[in-house]
Amino acid sequence: MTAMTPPRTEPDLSFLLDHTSHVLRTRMAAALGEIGLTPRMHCVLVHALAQERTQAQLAEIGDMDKTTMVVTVDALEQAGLAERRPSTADRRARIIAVTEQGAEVAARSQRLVDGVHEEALGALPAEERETFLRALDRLSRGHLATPVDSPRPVRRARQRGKQ
Amino acid sequence: MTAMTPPRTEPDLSFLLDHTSHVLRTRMAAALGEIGLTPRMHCVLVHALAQERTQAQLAEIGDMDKTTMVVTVDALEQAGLAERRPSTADRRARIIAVTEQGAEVAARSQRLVDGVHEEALGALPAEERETFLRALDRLSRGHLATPVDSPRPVRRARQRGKQ
DNA sequence: TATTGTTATACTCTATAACTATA
DNA sequence: TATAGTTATAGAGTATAACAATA
Repeated sequence: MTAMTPPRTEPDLSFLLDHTSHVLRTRMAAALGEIGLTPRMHCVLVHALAQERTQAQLAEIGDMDKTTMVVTVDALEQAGLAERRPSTADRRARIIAVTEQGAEVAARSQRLVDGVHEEALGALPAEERETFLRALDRLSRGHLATPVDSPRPVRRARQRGKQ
Repeated sequence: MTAMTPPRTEPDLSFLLDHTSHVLRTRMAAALGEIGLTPRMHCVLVHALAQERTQAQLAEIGDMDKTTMVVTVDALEQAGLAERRPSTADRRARIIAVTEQGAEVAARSQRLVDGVHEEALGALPAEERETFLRALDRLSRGHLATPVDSPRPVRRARQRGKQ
């Protein structure tokens, strides 16, 4: 699943970051799964609650494709946590309105997320934790801020006239 | 692509780990791609070079499924970097033998990997770097050592009598 | 003409099942 | 019976293309 294992005893940054982020993701998915949410649903729910936003805006925030957004909002609607409302400003756009139940779930899910994070960071000595977070933040804003776009494989056009 | 963005200004460990590991992975893939390798191919090549190993052993080391291993070894063979040789000890097993060219490529790719890591870590002040790596290592051995197994979706049996 | 959201679908990745040959 | 490697393919996840409504 994670793709690289250190050949040397030297610290392998790729392995360490891949492994820790992967395991944390499984913990997060498991925790949110307890209340029927995926990490994506949580992300959309919380940001839709904080401010009136359209699907496109929420997709931008969560770094999702707009088609992925459609699926995520479908799931939130089916769970009764959010609704699509036509924007009065732009009739093409849909505002994602969080329901009363959705707001309650958002509060619970945010507590779950915070809990998972605190539990992980709690495994570190206090001063180590500070430096760790500062370093991660520095990397994510600096050298590791933007992905390198890899050469993308070709994608053929859809067959016309097919059912 | 990465799935969660912080709703608060508090540090979001999930976001930080996902983001940094994702960006580092794109950099690594781009660097290795320059010499025609994927991270998986690099991993297998280096470990097959270090010691005589079977596909199953290499799959275990790289945390890959044995079917994924087949594809990876196919790619290495087609590139002329490795060969399958029957094991003399167990005629079911195949030793992955690295070719002369493969050994050269492995040396180059390891330098590329080290370079990408050093470049990233070089963005951190020296003492911050030490603590950062120690914390990551502590997490990956401790609290974030093992993935939580999420409830797996059902997989139906293959249809018989199909071509 | 460009953009929002939608549907349909193509593609990648990975894992399961079934199989062959050995053990 | 169990295991190494192989093949075929299922399924999840995600992105592209085309489209309708609107800007």
